[in-house]
Amino acid sequence: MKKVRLADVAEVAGVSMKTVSNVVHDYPHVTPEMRRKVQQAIDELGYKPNLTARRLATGKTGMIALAIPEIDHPYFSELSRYIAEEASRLGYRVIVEQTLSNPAAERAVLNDRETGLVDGVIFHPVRMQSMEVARLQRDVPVVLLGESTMPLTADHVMIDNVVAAQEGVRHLVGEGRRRIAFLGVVSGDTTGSTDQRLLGYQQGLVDAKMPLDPGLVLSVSDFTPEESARAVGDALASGIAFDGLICRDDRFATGALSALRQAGVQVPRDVAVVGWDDTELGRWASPPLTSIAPDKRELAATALELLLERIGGYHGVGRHRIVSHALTIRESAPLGAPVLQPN
Amino acid sequence: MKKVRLADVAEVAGVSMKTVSNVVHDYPHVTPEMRRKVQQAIDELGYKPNLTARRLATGKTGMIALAIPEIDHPYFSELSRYIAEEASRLGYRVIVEQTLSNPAAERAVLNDRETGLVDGVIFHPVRMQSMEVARLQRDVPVVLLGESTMPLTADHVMIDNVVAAQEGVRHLVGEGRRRIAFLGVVSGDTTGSTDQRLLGYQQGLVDAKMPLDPGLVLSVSDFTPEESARAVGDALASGIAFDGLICRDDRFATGALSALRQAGVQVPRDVAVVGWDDTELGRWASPPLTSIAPDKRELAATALELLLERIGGYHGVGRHRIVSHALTIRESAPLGAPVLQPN
DNA sequence: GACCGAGCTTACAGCGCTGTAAAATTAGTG
DNA sequence: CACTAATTTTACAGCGCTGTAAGCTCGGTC
Repeated sequence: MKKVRLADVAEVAGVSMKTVSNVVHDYPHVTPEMRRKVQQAIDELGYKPNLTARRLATGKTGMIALAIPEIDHPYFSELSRYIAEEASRLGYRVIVEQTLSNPAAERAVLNDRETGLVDGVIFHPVRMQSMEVARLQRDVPVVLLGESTMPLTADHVMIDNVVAAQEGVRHLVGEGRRRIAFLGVVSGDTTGSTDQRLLGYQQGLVDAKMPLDPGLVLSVSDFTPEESARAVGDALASGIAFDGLICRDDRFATGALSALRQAGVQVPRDVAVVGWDDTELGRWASPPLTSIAPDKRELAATALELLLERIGGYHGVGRHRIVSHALTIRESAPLGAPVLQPN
Repeated sequence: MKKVRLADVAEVAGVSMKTVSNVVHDYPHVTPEMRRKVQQAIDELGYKPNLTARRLATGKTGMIALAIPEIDHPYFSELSRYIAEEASRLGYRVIVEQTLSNPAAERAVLNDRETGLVDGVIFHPVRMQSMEVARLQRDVPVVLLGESTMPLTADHVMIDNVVAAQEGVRHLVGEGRRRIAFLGVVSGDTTGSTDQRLLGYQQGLVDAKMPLDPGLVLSVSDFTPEESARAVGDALASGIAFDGLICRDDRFATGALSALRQAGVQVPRDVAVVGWDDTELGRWASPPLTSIAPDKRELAATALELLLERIGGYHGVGRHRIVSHALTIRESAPLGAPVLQPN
């Protein structure tokens, strides 16, 4: 089966290549008869346009890259899904780029465009610093995700982490919790996500006129549930007492649940747990996690909207968009749960 | 910042385009002096090759498509990760194509190649029938994943589901379970995965000289944990008794755990549960799931190996490769657990 | 010192499509 | 029916790169 080219169709239909091209693209100024003749030749030969050639001619690839640390992290895989769906609706296809939090891989992301692979990039950086993004980004259309401090040259979409964390604390306080811990400070984490969430946590305590106890801020040595479980286990073993726990993300919360269970601590009776990201992992944890839920659909739609504007030629200063979030209440920190020591 | 072309570099370096191209590609027969001169021009101008043009000239895209039903299903997101990593090692990039189990989307997958988008396709079909794959596939290099009955024209990678299910049953029997149920028949599921797993389950019971009770085969109305939970809840409510449960996948198992907990049934004491796919979701379920673990790394590596052979020109008959699996033992069906009624 | 072959380098024709501008056709007008 | 305006169709030059085949160098050989 030989490759069928536009020229072949043109020859069979007895018209010029450009007319065939016009038919393929549903260009309006084509007489019905022409259209019929050409369409017949297309069907007969089974013509499929060669996208690579089209791209070379137009300079548009119809693709965008989504660069995330790990595709199998529940938050990112769910986000990928929404971005892929939205992109597809807008006529774009998505290349998923796994950076594995590797600085070199992150830098490479911004090269994809220069190299003609994609029209734009949606990028959730983990290691890359603001300055570096600014330096490398130049004229590549980029929309950044996540909470790093971002350069003014790129667009940026995020939720209000500080407010969200405050809401989480307020919920726990409202349920009578008095010693609320924060889980998830990771050394070497340069993203700022954790910082903002921690900040909101502290602000929430201040709002509730509760003391800040540095001992209630728990560190984890790596971004895995295993390490999270270890951190919580260690804290319990060393006698740190808390009745509420806000976690940096659902994976950490999952590890925490495991450690609490191991230690015979009941959730939510003894400790109420709030996760972050509202992923399937948390939805089916035991007990199911109350979680701060970024509106992932809105996040995806907003990111694509901004990116397409940039691809379309917008060159203005970077825009910052806050998308909405909610607190999804489940059993790990329910409403109206009995508390051991209400006061 | 204007686009820098090969020709620009050639001009600055005072050599031909082809020589620049040779330097870019590390072609061996280039004198050191030439190479230096050209490299300097490349650095000076910041030249980046245009991949689209390269593709048009060579006919190779350096991309493969991975077509899966849902990117945020834990099994598929984990598999995607390994495929992306392995592909990257081999110099390929991956386009993840979400079919959402949509027949039209599945058919479109096989067009990607014809359209010059990718060099080959790794495809996990859900709706598409064997015959249809054979008809559409023609000369597109395709490697199929999953357990559908597959045409002889395409390569195929899977684990031995029948044997794996038998092993799951044997494990439960060895732990003293006597009424073992199977969860996960979904009406309209044409993939054959479930069939094979069910077959292995039945074979396992026969091996153990245990009766086959059709009432112990539980149907689920959709591929979600929610529906799985409902199915198990209904079964319990209608008085179906079982002390062991093999689930079609970890998501179903997760839903089952939830329903069992809801009903006050203890796992593993009252019912031992075995999942399938060994995903993070099951790893952090409560209790953590014993699960049949396909070797996803090997699966990814094998699929890519076969695909690259086809891309490289192999046109032989379809090959079937079985990759290894194991039974990962965790608390939901541990070794040496106390059983209510040992006999 | 003319000749040979191996090693380098070059010119140029595509790869398949689209944008542009010009050519051909049709419709409209007095 | 000639003439202009509007519409449809065409020819062709790129898009940026690579493969091919031919051309050039240069050290070695008799």
